Amino acid sequence: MATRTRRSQRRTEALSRERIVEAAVELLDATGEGGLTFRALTERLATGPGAIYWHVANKDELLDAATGAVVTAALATEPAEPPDSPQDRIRAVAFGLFDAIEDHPWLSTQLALQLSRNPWGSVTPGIFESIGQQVRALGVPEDSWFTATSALVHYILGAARQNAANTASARTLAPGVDRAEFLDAASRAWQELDPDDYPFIRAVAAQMREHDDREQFLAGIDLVLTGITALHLPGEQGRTSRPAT
Amino acid sequence: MATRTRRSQRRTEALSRERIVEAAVELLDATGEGGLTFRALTERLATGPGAIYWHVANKDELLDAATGAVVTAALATEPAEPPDSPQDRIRAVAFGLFDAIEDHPWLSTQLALQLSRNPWGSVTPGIFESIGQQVRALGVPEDSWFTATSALVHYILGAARQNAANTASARTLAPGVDRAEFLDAASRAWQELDPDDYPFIRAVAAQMREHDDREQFLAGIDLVLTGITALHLPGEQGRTSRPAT
DNA sequence: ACCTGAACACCGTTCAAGT
DNA sequence: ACCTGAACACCGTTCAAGT
Repeated sequence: MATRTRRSQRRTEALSRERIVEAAVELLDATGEGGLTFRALTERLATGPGAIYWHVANKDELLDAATGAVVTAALATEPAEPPDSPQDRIRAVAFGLFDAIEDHPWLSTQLALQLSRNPWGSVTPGIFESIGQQVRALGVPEDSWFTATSALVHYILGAARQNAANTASARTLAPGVDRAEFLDAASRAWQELDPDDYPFIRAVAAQMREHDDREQFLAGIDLVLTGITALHLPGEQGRTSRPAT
Repeated sequence: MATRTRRSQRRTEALSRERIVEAAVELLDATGEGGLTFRALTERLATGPGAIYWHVANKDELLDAATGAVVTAALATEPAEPPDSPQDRIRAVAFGLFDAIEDHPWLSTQLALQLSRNPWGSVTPGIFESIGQQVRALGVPEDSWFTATSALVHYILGAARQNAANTASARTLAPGVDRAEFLDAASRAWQELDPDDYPFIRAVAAQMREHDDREQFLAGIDLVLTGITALHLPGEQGRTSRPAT
């Protein structure tokens, strides 16, 4: 937590849209969704609200810009071991987003809001583009590009959101409690659901307790990749498989 | 728009949690996310805020209850032609949610928020349960239930949200503009993106203009179903196929 | 062109008081 | 037990005024 304490001292750098967005991200990371207010932002930047409105139209635009900055950084990060197939490149993009959403829990909500509010703004196309290019590289026929890319993107964002929510719930429940303890408690809670109404959830609860979340996430991606391969590339069934872990 | 105008006249029925949730849904449908305020709600119910707080803890709980009511109704609706395979039952549940989200655009945002805020509340388990039961009925091995169900649920909610966002954007852009005109305009906008940064989106833009959204949605579900079948039911490749439309 | 900061309209929530 | 409605703290946004 080595945040530079520039609290109420005079600002030295001139204000800029970049500085404002940077401060918004820091504030969101430190205090969550509810912590980003123009009051908190003006204090952190040592200005008045009018100064912020000179650079940014309103709060929604600021949130979109913060979301865009973090997603762009996540998509630009090079993976540790360079992927050498479209499948591996898709997995790399997916884990980049997965990690970004875990590091910035507010991101999953904002991505969902932006997909609803302004689906073809700037952030979502970036994600569709980087996945879609690999779908194309797989050799999927053109009239299936949209379906295949949508299936991948929606799975990635949905599963990453659910994972972040689990991590966040663990933290909120009790600061000392870690992820494993939380999943344990949650798993017990599901097993106490009415067996007549929730037979499936009860049955699946046991698995949840001991699952590895990154492995689970990867299994889902491979499931969708298998669907794409089987449906659109009938000759290459075996290509999706990875060495067993 | 034949809403009963009970505006400021004296309330006859006693207040109840049910009446409040019903009014909240009506208000959300009529005026959108921003339209649901305690002020508007008290006027519609001819009471004071304290009366509402007697039945409901706070606004988040009210939104969760409204979301739950609509989702429960959607899941309980019987499909027109009774499905006779797990695949068809999954498609029926998916279209129930698709239609509910299209009828209540605020629903997609609320589902996303609830998945982030309180992932194992009451609404999400209901959706997981109804999909999961059919995944089990497919014969998927138990250790893949969670992966397969997650992939389906995340695709369904993500694609339905995107569809609702397209419809909503069309309405917001201009009341007279319909979906087709909006997609046309959006498609043109994508084709003007920088070809170096967005080659895929540009290429896919043309398809978007003439796609049928329900067919597109179905294609994605079948893609995931194919993945489930190919990965977990190696003996039954052919079972997923439907008669060509 | 860029910034200041008081002021405005509106929001969720509380609570003493009523029935 | 259930409801009333004034009051509170806080929010996003505006705007006349300064430099």
